[in-house]
Amino acid sequence: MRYLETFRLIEAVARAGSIRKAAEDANITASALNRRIARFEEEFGAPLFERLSRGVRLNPAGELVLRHYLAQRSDLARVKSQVADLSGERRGHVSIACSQALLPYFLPEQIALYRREHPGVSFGINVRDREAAERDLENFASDLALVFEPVRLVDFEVIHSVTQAVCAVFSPQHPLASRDELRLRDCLDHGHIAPSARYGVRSLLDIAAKSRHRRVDPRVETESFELIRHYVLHEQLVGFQIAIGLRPDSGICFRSISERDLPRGHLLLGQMRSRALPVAALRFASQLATELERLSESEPPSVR
Amino acid sequence: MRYLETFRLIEAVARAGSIRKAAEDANITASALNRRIARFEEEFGAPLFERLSRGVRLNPAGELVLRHYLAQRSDLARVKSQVADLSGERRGHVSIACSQALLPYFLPEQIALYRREHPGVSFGINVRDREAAERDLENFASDLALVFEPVRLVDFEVIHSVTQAVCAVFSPQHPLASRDELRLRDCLDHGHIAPSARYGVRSLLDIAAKSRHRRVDPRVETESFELIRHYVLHEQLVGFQIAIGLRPDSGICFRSISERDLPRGHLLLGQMRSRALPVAALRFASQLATELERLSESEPPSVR
DNA sequence: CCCTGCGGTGCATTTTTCGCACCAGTCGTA
DNA sequence: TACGACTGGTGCGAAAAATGCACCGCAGGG
Repeated sequence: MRYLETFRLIEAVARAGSIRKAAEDANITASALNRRIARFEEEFGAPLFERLSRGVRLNPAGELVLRHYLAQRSDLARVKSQVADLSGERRGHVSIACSQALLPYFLPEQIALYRREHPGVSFGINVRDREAAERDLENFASDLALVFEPVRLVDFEVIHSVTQAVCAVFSPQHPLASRDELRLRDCLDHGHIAPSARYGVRSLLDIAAKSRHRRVDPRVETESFELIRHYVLHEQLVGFQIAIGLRPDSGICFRSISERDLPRGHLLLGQMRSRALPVAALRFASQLATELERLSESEPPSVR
Repeated sequence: MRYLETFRLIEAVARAGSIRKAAEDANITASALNRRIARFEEEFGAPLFERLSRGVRLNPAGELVLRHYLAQRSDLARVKSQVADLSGERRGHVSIACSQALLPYFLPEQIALYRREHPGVSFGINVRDREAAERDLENFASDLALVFEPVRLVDFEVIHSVTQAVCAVFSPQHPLASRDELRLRDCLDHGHIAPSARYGVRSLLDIAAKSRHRRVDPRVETESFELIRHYVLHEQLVGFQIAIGLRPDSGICFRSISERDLPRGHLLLGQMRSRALPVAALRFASQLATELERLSESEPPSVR
């Protein structure tokens, strides 16, 4: 939409931190861009940028305007998607910010399932830690977020919520593989590999350990749950991950940690608060909610 | 904002039902307007208007686009108001769709009270029956609605709710003026003047009467509650109105109808669902909520 | 000190938009 | 039936807006 060009350029300038850089990226001259912004500021009635000696930066008014633009853009996308829908095309795009645990099984299956019914709908999957996922929603960079134990929850509107047990993962040769019920102390007594503090799994572990005057003290710490799953096959360490990212077939052994020690965490499906989603995102969200519910019902009985 | 010009013109065309008429209103030639719309439709990817032999009319896609524009415009107003607010100007505008009963006392007092604190804030008061008030919210024509017994309540987000008794009004010479408790049958047995069916007061009366196998059968029927209040001084009829629009000083006599016969109705303060209000509207709404609450607490005890 | 990179400005040029004149179609009516 | 009064759509030259180029003043760093 051509009429949003000025906003696009303002966003580019805000990102680049400099009019000249943004102009170069946009293949126009700096003077043109400069004028455009000056005109907009005049019409709007207030400057959007602070002029610094080495560039420009959005002022609070500019932040508000940029935010307004992002909301506009996403709402326009929703309108287009609805129009396409009512002309029978059933096209659209869904972007999801999700935690790593959803990558191996759940999301691929769900997306494939959805696309079998609606081949015109394309998907974008953004892997994010829980804070970045929330930021993605706020910036309208993702339509949906599927996050384990999100932190702030301002502007995060919960669409559906299920609980997930934290599991210990290890190789079949690990001493714990023969154990029946797994207590937290069993895991902490063995050498372990853990995700870094940004992740919900680690945060739950830290809290539970602290209340028992223990510490999570990993031999290996990483951001990648995929690495955790593979590493335990090479060294006898205990890894941690939530149940939805684990299946019995993959050659590794896992068992949920007793809920007496470690409460189940929350896997939340959410969107930007009070935003109207495109039809495709809405339908996919409702499929996800159904499937999450089904999945949590089929689990072994536990505190929900 | 110049970049919204095309949307403004689309709205004008939709209202006028004809490109030429809209062009004349907008002081441009029809050809220019025609091209503008054609360009927009091409860029948007779908036509917005049905071409009829005597003009044009929005198609469903056009309806969606127009609605998007209204939402965008109101959000821009909110942004501007916030920017003005953070630069310390404390300006703004609040538009209210309200029932007639709020006109004589409540709203004037509330607006004056608010404007004493914020002289920069201007007001627009749109008198609407309950259906039109809801339509006003949906079209972003009013920020707030203060309505007695609204009907549909889709897209109507309730900010605050108080109950109101329906009162009978009559001249001090009327036989009922000496009565202590007023039953519905007393009113219906006398000649009465009533608002038309669009209004909440009438609808409550009709329902209560019907369940007692009686009928509201007014000698005079009107849309104007002001006329009702004045008419009862000229002929011995019983009028009806909710309590908030009545004060003891005005030379007419009123008494609430026994709640055994007529349940209290709901006076609702609301806004368009999941819309971000400008700061001024938000503050004024919160003042209204407080005052409505105070007012309903100071009333004689009754079912709430 | 000069050199580089920044935002801002005057002016000619290009792109976009607009106004005028006109066409084709439809509908009501004389 | 024919004609006038509408409608939306189009070709083309004029007006307006946006842009590119060359340049200015300024601040910071080697």
